Amino acid sequence: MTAAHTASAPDLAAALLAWYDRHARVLPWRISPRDRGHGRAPDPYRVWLSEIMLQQTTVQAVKPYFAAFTERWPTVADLAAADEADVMKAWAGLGYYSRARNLKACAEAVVRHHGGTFPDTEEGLRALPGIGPYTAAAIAAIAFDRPAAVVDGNVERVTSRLHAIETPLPASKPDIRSAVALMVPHERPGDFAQAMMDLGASLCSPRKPACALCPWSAPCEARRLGIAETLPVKQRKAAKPTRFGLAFVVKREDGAVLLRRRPPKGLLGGMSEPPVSAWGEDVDGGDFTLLPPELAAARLHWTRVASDVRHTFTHFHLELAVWHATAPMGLAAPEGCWWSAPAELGEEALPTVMRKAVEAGLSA
DNA sequence: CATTCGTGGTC
DNA sequence: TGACCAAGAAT
Repeated sequence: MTAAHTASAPDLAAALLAWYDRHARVLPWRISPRDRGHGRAPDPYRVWLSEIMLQQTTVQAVKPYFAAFTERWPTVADLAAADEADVMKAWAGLGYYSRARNLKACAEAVVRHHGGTFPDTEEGLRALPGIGPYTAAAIAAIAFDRPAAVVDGNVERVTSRLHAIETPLPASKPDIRSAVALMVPHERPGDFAQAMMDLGASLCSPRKPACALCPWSAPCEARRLGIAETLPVKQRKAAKPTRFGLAFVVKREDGAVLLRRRPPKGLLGGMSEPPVSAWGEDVDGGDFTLLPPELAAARLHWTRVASDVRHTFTHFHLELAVWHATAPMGLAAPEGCWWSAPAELGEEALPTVMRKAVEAGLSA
């Protein structure tokens, strides 16, 4: 029997909720605990939208995107009726672009199969595109106040420490989920879920946890053992290889830039880009045999930009040699490409790495 | 269970 | 600079 078990689940939940009442973060998609106590209910659409955006993404990065999306598409019906290309453009820069495609598909499913109202159970939510175990539980708890076990990275860390779970992730996930399920209160389960995540995001941080300020300082087994900073245990990830490629930035005399669309699935799926070569670990940035054939036909005068574009993805580094050329007004956009005028360029669905490449090419 | 999928901040 | 990390899902 560990020390954490000496505190009853209701006592743990009560202590955390009392802390949350005083220290809850103020967030655009959140109903603060005081307001919620006065009957204000969260909008499931906004809860869902925020949860999708927050998958593996920081609050700071999400805020401007959440504001833009809710301004432009105030309801799930508005989003369902939107053009997918516009959604991809609005998502550009946020990363994990399959989320944007699934976002649109989910909105359509809610309108078509659920009358424009989100399901209020984990099972119903889980069946929708882009909604996995975490997000289904989070929406059920936060939007519908259902006693779901909400387990994200924060909760994994907090719970691993509370019970001093030394089994490495992800093998410890079942134990963590069970421990959380035992603590979820029937009163205010939505606030409890958000409180767990706030605790992990503020006090129970990965490094240098502020145990002195923590509402669970007394029952925390890892703190008692002096191993809080070492938990949770995770396997080290493999080193990232470096891949190389060429980017070809063509600027027309009026400033328009030649773009094309990436394939719908895979890396940066469905997003826009300047023509680029295939990438590989043995690609030479000066190898013009990699110039896409539709561009080779244009017979342009190419100049290499002084510095390469460097970018790091989840599992590899990329170094792009950037080549620049100026095209006459009469040059037609090759098959599958289009000219993007300067006024439109800022709104194109350019991922960050491709925006870097375009900027490098235009600065030449 | 392991891999693929972005980006920006932090130490 | 490199490695880790952030309200994970899909395959």
